[in-house]
Amino acid sequence: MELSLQIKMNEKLFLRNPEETELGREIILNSIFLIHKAGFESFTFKKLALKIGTTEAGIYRYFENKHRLLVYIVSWYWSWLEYKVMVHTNNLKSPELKLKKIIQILATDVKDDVQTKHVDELLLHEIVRMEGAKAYLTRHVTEDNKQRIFKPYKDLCGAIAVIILECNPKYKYPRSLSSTIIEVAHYQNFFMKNLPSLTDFGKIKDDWKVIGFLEDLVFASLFPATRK
Amino acid sequence: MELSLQIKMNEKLFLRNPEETELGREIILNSIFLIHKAGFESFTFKKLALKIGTTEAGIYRYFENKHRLLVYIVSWYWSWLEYKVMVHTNNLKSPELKLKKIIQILATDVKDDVQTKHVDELLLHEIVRMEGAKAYLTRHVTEDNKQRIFKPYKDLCGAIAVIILECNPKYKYPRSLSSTIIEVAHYQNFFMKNLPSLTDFGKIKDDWKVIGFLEDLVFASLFPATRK
DNA sequence: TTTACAAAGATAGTAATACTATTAAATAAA
DNA sequence: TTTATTTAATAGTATTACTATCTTTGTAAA
Repeated sequence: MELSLQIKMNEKLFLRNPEETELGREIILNSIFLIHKAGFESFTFKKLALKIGTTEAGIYRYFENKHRLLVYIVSWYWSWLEYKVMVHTNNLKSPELKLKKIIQILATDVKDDVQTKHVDELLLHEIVRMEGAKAYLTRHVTEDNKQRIFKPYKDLCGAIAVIILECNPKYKYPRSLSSTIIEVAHYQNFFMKNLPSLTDFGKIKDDWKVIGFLEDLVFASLFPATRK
Repeated sequence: MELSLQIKMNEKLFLRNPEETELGREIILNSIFLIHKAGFESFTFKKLALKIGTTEAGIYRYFENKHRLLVYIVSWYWSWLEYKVMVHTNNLKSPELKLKKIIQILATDVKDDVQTKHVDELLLHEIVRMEGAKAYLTRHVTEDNKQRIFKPYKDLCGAIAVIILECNPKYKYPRSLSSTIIEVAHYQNFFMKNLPSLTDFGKIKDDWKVIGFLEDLVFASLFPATRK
């Protein structure tokens, strides 16, 4: 039996569903490639069009603008990651083990185990680390949010919060801790690689250092010393 | 006696020192105003020039491009904040109290106590919360970093790390915890106001909620329960 | 007092970006 | 077959992010 993961995306994110046509799938595949290669700022629809042999207008038929395309691929990533987290944790008994596994998934590079056809998850993971915050760091967050385009991120955050509460039902900040784990995993890794003096991991560049820090942080908070 | 805070900025950040001329000071003042009002993406040198009655070329004599100007004002903020942290903590005895004070300073809105002439620190604080990460989330971080333009951020991070070690000399991640405090303070506040379901603070929008979360997180990590 | 020289202002120009509009070709429904 | 409708191709525009050049003005050393 052949399984293939199909992620249903929010329809507000696109003008035409890119998963349904060859050109659409090329747009996703190559935008990931180009953004990964040169960064979101230097990414343009013109360059993308050139790369896949279509025109700018061709791409505008699928996406309103390049920010929406970024939100699309970032959201896709969060959905994919939630699925991946589910797959890797539901055979684990204790919530502590689940949480450790989640931290590990968030903080290490992707080994391409949950396969999809037209998306390179490894590149996408690196894109999200560097460009992910730009999806919501805009003046139009509020309107974007009303269109529910950040739902995948929130869903992942909610799913982790549930496990946090299983670890300690009395813990007061499950959602904030959850979003903190996600964000810290990404930017400590970014700092480690690019601004190492903001971390304690020097030039070692070992994902497991970030994992160590995060586990320390999270489990100390969930199982605190009995001081007032 | 009149005191005025003069912050020496890295000379790589500008072509001509904006603090030294009237036009330069107008550039800083009004770029803060405009970026605060409409966001960094929609900010252009043309709009800025129009606002202060000069031309684009006039501004290009001071800053190479708008990203450098962003880094300039963000760096200025970090330097200012390090000074402010110093002022507010050196009368405190215990490092725990110092750390609490620092968290408070980072997570609350600025009350304009450490005065400067041509910078509105309140606006600047809000800019850094939303746009600060864009200073380093670029493809040219590495080259930028070689020019030491992120030094103020690192210095602040270093200063907090020292206090963290005073709290617990055995703590293994002083720098990562330090950068985490800074980042979490900003984006939990951003989430609280813009994407509240990523936090536990609902629509309450109370800075003290973020402070509570951060204190819990930090002190649990620094004084953990004795489990291995 | 002249010279000089740096800062600011004015004007123009360019390549690239982020789009929009129009028209033509292909395909599907009636 | 005719007629819609979708899809593609071409062209065009306003704005952005610059660069270049030339003139004026204040200021300060010779």
